[in-house]
Amino acid sequence: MDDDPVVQGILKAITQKRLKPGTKLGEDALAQVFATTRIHIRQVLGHLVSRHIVTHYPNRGAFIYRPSVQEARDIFAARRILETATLSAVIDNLDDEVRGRLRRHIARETGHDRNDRWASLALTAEFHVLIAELAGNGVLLDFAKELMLRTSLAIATFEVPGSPDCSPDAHPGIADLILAGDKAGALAAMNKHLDEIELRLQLGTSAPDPDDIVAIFQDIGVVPVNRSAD
Amino acid sequence: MDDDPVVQGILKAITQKRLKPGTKLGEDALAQVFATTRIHIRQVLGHLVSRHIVTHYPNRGAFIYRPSVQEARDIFAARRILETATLSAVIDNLDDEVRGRLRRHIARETGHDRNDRWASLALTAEFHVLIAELAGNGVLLDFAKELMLRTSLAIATFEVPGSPDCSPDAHPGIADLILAGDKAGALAAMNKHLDEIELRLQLGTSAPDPDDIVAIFQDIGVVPVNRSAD
DNA sequence: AAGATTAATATTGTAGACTAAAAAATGCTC
DNA sequence: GAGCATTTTTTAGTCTACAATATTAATCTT
Repeated sequence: MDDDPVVQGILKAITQKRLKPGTKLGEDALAQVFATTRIHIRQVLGHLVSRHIVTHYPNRGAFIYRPSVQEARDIFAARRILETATLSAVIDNLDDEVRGRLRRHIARETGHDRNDRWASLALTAEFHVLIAELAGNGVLLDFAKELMLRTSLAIATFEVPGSPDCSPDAHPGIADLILAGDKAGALAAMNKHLDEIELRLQLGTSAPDPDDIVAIFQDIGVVPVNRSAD
Repeated sequence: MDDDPVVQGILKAITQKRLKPGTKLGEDALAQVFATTRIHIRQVLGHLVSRHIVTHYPNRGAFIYRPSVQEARDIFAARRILETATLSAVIDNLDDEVRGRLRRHIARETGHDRNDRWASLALTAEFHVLIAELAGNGVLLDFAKELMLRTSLAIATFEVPGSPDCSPDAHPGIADLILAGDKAGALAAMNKHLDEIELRLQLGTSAPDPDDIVAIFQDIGVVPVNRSAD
């Protein structure tokens, strides 16, 4: 199910922030887009619901999940725990293959076209998944993948509009510390990196309600006008 | 979906080891047992597949998942990481409500009928879930629940037959250390507890293949005989 | 003209029937 | 009687049609 092209397409669109939280995933629409049947789409949506990527409202349909403020905080807390653990394991198990894969990823990340925002988003997420992969624990890898997706949803929900994306310079620094075997330094750098990402979000305020467009526009200074004054 | 009675029934049966890994979950059979439709059962099975509790073989059906040796080890490694973290958080956030819930659980666990093996199994699993619950992180709680279920599958797959279940005395000891605010002691006790559980399993050998009954019987000393010698 | 009520439309949910595939059972051959 | 092929039966997968619900549009009332 995870290698299903429809699932992969939706997940990729989420990590690249093409699909935003609250977006409706109509069954017929998806079936047409991916040239498949409604039954298939239904199975895919069920799978994504089970993975906390999509919410389902009975008789209304499936929507990209919108985390609450509390949940966003929980996701970052969980990431700190898991990523320090996996990072620690990676440094303990450093060998040539691990080093190679890490260096190759960093090369891709630094060498790619910075203007391609979508490729950037995918690559930065891949770095964190790679750490979990190199730790060699399949269970933790699954958790890490889920957390990365839910992080994407949290960021898309709470990021201040126009703020820059995840700083692209943090990953090479962390990778260097890993390759140097500096566990304490790498862990500190990773925690700082996660702090930076979380601090960019507006987690102090309550989650904006997607349906309440009045509140959204009020937030950016637009006030409803009396049209009779035109 | 998680509060669906069919899902709960199957999960409960797994934690109580009534449903063993490899058991076939026929659609029609389940529909009859739970007095529901095949469509409903199909959704439930899809959900359980997404949660790594059930495997699905195309055109053959759904079966209770049977973890590999490696996966069993990964599950325990993941539990050590997650449970030390949640336990740590619980001790940091000790208040009267937390203390009360912990004491109440221990009272239930020590006071129940020891002869009711099924209730025992459910209660010991509940202890670990309770720790995650008291940590106050919903994401980690979900992970913990999944890990407990997968642990049940690992134990059911690899436990040496006839070995005693999870020692019932460990939980009160850990609870006492938590209530005393002794973080280092509690963490050590929890790790020791997890070690004991894992060591009870036969993870040194390869996963027994359910279909290969010859190997199973060879393991317990039965050798195929030449019937012509009768 | 604004609001409420009702009708129309679209979308999701479900049931039944049908197709396809695998397991079991039977019968056949040696 | 053992091994193999074939048929039968069972079980999963899919398609079509219909029912239920929500959303949108239209109409009516105040």
